[in-house]
Amino acid sequence: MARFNPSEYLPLTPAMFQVLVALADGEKHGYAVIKEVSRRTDGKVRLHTGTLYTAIKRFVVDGLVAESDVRPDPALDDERRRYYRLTDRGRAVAMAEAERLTETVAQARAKLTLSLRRT
Amino acid sequence: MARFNPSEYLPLTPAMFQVLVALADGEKHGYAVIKEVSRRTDGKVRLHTGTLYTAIKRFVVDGLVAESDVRPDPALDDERRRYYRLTDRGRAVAMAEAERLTETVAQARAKLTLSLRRT
DNA sequence: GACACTATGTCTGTTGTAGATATAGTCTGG
DNA sequence: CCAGACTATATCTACAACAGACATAGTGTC
Repeated sequence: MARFNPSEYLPLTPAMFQVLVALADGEKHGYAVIKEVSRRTDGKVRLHTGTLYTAIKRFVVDGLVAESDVRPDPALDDERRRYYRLTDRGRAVAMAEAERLTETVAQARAKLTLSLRRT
Repeated sequence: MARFNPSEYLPLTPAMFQVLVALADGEKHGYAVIKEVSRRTDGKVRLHTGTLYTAIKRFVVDGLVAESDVRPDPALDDERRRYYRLTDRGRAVAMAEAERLTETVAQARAKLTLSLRRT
C-alpha cells in the first residue's frame, strides 16, 4: 500500500466526487450524505440510493472510506444507520480531484473568454 | 426557440464539456478536437472516436454546434474533414457549465480545508 | 388511516463511453 | 519500396455508472 498515488484514481465521476466531499467535514451515514449533497447544491445534485450505496461499497473496498464504529448519543442516533468516514487516502483523492477540476475550469474559462475578445 | 435556458441543459458530462471547450476558440474538425483536448490536458483526457462523433452529432441536433461551410485554404485543408463551430447557444451552455463547476469546486475546497483546520 | 419521511439496500433499464473495427489516403524511415 | 504511423470519419459492441423503481420497515404528522 506504500506510495499510493491519488492521481491514478482520477478522474472521479461527478457523483463519486460528491460522496467524498460530503464526508469531508465529518462522518455521516448514507442517507445523510444524500441530504447533505442535495442541500448544499440547492437540490440540483440528487444522489439516488442506487448510486450512493454502490459508490460507498466500492470506496470501502478501495480504502477511501471506512465504516466507523463510533456511534453518537443514542438519543440522536438511529440504529439502522451505518456511519462512514473519509480515510487519509480518500481525502487525498478528493483533494487531487478538486485540483484537477480547478485546472479544467481554468482552461475552459481561458478559451471561452479569449474568443469573446476576438469577436 | 425563444428564452432558451442553458442551465436546463446541465450538467454536461466531462467529455461533452471538453468538446464544447475545444470549439470555443474557433471552428475545428473532429480529429482536431480530439488532438486539441489531448494536447491541452497533457494526454490526460483522451476523447475516443466513439465518444466524439456521437457527441457532436447530438450537439448539432440540439443546436449547440453547427457544421460550417467555411473551408480554409485548400493547401491546408483535407477534403475528408467536416468543420464544426460553437453556436451562441453552445457557448452559453459551456459558460454555464464552467460556472457550475466553479461553484462545485469552491464548495469542495471549503469542506476539504475546513476539516483540516479541525484536525 | 393515509401519507411523508427516515434509512438501507437491490434490481433493471438506459445512457455514455471505451475500445475495436472499418475504410482509406498521406507521409516518413529503413 | 514498403511497412508502419498518422490523418480522418464513422459505426459497432460491450461495459460501467447511474436513474429510478422496488423492497422493507419504523416513525411522525395531518
